[in-house]
Amino acid sequence: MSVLPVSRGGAGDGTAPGAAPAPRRASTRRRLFEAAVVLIAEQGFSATTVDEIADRAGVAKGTVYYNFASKNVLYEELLRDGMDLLSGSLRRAADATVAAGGSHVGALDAMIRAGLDFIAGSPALMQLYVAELWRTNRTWRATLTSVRGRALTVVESVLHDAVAAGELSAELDISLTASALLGMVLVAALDWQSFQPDRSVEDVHAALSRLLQGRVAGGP
Amino acid sequence: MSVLPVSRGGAGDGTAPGAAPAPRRASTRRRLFEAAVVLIAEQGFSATTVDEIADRAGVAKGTVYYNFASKNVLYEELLRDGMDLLSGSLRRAADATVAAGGSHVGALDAMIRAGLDFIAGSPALMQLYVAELWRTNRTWRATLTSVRGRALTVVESVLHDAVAAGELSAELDISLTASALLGMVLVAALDWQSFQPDRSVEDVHAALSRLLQGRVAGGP
DNA sequence: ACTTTTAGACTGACCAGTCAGATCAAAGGG
DNA sequence: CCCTTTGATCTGACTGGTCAGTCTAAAAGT
Repeated sequence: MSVLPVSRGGAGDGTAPGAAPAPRRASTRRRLFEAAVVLIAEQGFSATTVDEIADRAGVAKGTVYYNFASKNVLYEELLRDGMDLLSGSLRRAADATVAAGGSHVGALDAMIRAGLDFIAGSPALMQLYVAELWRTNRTWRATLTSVRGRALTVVESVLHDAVAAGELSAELDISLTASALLGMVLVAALDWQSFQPDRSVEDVHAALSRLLQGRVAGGP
Repeated sequence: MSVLPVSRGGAGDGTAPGAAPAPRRASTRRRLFEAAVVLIAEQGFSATTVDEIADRAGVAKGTVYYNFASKNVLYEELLRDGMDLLSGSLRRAADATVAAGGSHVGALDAMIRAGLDFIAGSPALMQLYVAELWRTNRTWRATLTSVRGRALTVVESVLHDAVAAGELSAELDISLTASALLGMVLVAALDWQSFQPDRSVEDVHAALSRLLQGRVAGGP
């Protein structure tokens, strides 16, 4: 029996440094993530039992603890994993737009679309993110702050470039604006999924885009 | 001993139909609300125990159950109470602006300010609202849908008036825009409180106002 | 006189985390 | 080829603790 079956330090997805690409563990972990994200989004972290997660993933309870040090750790790694996907998706959307010769404002618009698509694809992840983000709770503060920072940085960098290119006013408060934009997309997307699922992505995108481009209260 | 010590039907704040304006109960209920909102915002609903709530309110556990049928009911009434305050505050801000001869877009701006002030005054309530709003969970679905609807209606009515007055384009998707605006304010305010508490309300208001008035990507 | 609060013991259910043993898959050995 | 070994992976009954909700008799408030 090994001393510590799971990742000991910080960043660990299961694959050991120089060893083989990890056998079934990866698959088991993935199934546990998938089960946990849905259940926790539905019921909340505390209300979701480890037994439920194990059941839904089709494994025994012990397996959960073989793969993750605790329920808390499972949640943290889940969060990190998922939010990294979102940040990556936003970044790619922005880069692609700029690479294709689009404006920086166009890149912002592309990020809105990418955000909507992402949330439409896996609303549960975003639900569990916003549900915990502003807790004064110490437990996951570090993890949450870190994933929030990574997503915000992407938006901020695009805003920064846009200002540098003269597309946006230099008076813009980049940090606050990035947070507001992210919030706008987040809430609109979750509201859309929960309360108006009949609307198309295009509708939602158009409404947000209009807001971004100042065609609500300012523009022509 | 009475059959059911607490409100039997739907809307009950403690004052019986024709009786006296309720003795100490009102005060006890208020203290329980105040204790619960802070604890639940910090830790989440499931992680907060009834004993903790009673302790913090300086009341015996039995008193909680004398005043509320269950932990769930306490939470629901808390939510309804608090969100009604927010809706009222938004409505008043809008009405005051229009009454003072301001534009409808000005009313929107005033609502943004009112929302920020409200959240700054009691961030806990809003934390617990967003933490539960998008849960697929059946338990409080009805309550949450209802309080969300009441707040959104206020924003939608102002948007509607603005369109009617020709201040905003008739192509505006009122429902989606209202949801996006509310989300923008909500997230910006919570982010401000949690991650940039050093910023002033004016800064945050200015950033959001700029977004609303199209001076981010569209304006002059 | 009637309502409201107290203090806290108690219960029955539920749950995170543990552990000793079962099972698997891969790499030899014959 | 089939058999054995080895370590990694998985299993599920079990433990110790926690918590919502109940109940009491008496005290306090109005």
